[in-house]
Amino acid sequence: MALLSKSCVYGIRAAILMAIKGERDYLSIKDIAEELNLSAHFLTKILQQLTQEGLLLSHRGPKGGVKFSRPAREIKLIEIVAAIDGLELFEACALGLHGCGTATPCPLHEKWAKHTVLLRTLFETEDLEKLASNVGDAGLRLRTLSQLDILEFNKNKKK
Amino acid sequence: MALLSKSCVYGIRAAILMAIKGERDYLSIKDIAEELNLSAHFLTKILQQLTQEGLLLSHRGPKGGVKFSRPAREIKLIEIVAAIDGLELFEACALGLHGCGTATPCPLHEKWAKHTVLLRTLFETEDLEKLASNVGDAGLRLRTLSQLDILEFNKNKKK
DNA sequence: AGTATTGAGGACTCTTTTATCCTAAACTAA
DNA sequence: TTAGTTTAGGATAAAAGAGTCCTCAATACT
Repeated sequence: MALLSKSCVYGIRAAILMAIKGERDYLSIKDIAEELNLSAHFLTKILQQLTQEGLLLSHRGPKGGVKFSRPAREIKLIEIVAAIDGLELFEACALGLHGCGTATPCPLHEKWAKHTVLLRTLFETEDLEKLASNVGDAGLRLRTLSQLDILEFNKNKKK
Repeated sequence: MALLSKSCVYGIRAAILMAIKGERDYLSIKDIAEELNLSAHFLTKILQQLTQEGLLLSHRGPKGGVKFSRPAREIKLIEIVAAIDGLELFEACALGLHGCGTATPCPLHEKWAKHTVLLRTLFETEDLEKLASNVGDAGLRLRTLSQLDILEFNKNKKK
């Protein structure tokens, strides 16, 4: 199992790319999808969720697209996760037990509760501006690798 | 998204119950499933994975069932997770980026890498005997709640 | 006004996960 | 040896997640 759903990961990557591209103009979802090597249709669906949650503003027609409703500096990673995957990851019992809590804890409750605080803090601390600048500093790719890219990557790895 | 798949959670619950019940005799999967309020067929499939990984010994026929291949004290939570969900959770990039690593990190890489160490340590530290004794101490339920139980639970909550 | 562009949103398909059911094989006990 | 019990394992079904496609509404530009 991955920590986050694919939709959520795509949403995060798109948001980071948007933060890199600048916050002034509307960016077309099609362009974002192309840069990330994702299906534009699928990404549209995902970003719609962010728009509905009020994280993004959208605009139709030529010169349309999406942009942040607030400065990227103020948008925390957890907001994107909450909008797409929900907060279950940070709030639910690790063993999926209904009603697990301080009063009736599951055998893992205490340790896991401490851990979710850390996890949550991580996601509450990281904002899109910071993540975007990381990408610049490290010269990094957000792009989803195609099968061809993966072959290429593994070839270079061997050398 | 949950941290662990349902199969994995069921496997863990079953293992904890087995540790509570004692390690001497084979326990029938049907009995375990009944106590946990799970489908016996489904649980059988899951425990088969643990058997194939060598964590459990199984025995067919009357007086048959499953039991640990080693003392519960020596079986760590991470072994069950590894057998069912795999180690992706502890090893993969949080943004699902292929090839993310020290050399070419994703914007979250460093923070997330530190975090997975903690997460992994938690799962490597907890063993089934310890978890089982927690259940005894706290008077806890591992049982999956039925819809009826959930109604009951919420009713008591309101009071 | 007309046309091209872009997000919104519904319908649909494919895959994976979750769950059920059936038969076979191994085993116990009478 | 026969009957009953229990895991192994394949076939299948249901549900959720991932992804595609089509139409509509809003918009900009001519």
